[in-house]
Amino acid sequence: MDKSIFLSSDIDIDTFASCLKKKYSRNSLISFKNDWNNFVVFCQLHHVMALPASTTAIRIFIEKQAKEKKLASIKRSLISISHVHNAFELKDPTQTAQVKAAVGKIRLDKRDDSKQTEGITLSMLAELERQLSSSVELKDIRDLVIWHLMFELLLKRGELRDLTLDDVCFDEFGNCVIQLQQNYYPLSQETTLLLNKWLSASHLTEGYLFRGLDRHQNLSSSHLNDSSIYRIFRRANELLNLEVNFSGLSARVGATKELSKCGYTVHEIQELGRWVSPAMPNQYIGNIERSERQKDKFKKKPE
DNA sequence: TCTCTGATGTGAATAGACGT
DNA sequence: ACGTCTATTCACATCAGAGA
Repeated sequence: MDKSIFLSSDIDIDTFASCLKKKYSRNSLISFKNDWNNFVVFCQLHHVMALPASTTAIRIFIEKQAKEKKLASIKRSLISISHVHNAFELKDPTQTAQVKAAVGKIRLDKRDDSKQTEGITLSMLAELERQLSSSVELKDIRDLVIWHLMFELLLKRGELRDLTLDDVCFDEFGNCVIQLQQNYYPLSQETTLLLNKWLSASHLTEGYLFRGLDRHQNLSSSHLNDSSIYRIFRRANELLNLEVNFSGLSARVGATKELSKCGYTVHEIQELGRWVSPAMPNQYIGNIERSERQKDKFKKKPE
């Protein structure tokens, strides 16, 4: 592949992907491409070469970005630039002392620029139920199950989106069990009731469990859009009249905290929430010390 | 058929997850 | 802690049905 096409600031995703050494998910590719395009535009503006790029060009680029963007974005920019250089067997200009020093400085300046999701609590769930439980609007019925289900199963947004009717099983006594990654999670009576209400009101018989709804209560045939799930949580915010902002992870974060209050150990919560390491649940619980120690296990010992 | 409106979809920025 | 990859957030564009 000719590297000159990488000097255009408008390279498309497929071309970009075909040059990289490894397979990446679509979201990653979109980001890589976008980062690279930004860098090329910067280089054109300053009349310097983008590929291979000089260490100094990169240093100035990230220092400029740091004025507007967050640390996470800058880190990813560097990774994207590095990938393109690797693709053409060029020396990676991001792995130099000069760039590392610049990143270190930005890291210090921006130490606390990331914020953590607000958790939804049991009492908030109860209040939402109080407000909506008698509603016959399809949207109200749907959202109420979603809040409860995500809280009870510590669902990530994507996990909720991908649930199908096949993942929902009832036994002869009407108890409900949800299948997630080969595991079965029983539902509480309360949530089972809400789920049944949704199933009968929506008349769904197959396919995705939750769907988009237009304002005339028409069900969409495809799954709930990621953004829609986010909005469902923002809706909870509005109904509860809270200052804080919920997001798609709020149920997961809130449930983690409630479980911990009820005496569940971090290990148990980790398993319930399908985390690979206990670091995240620790962080949500606010057990900073233990969370740090978990991460410290891999920290290099000082000489 | 047009317009209104409230939803969904898209894409860039940022946060989370996980390996080491 | 830090590097890397992926998922989530959020502003904006776009869509589509109901009523005029």
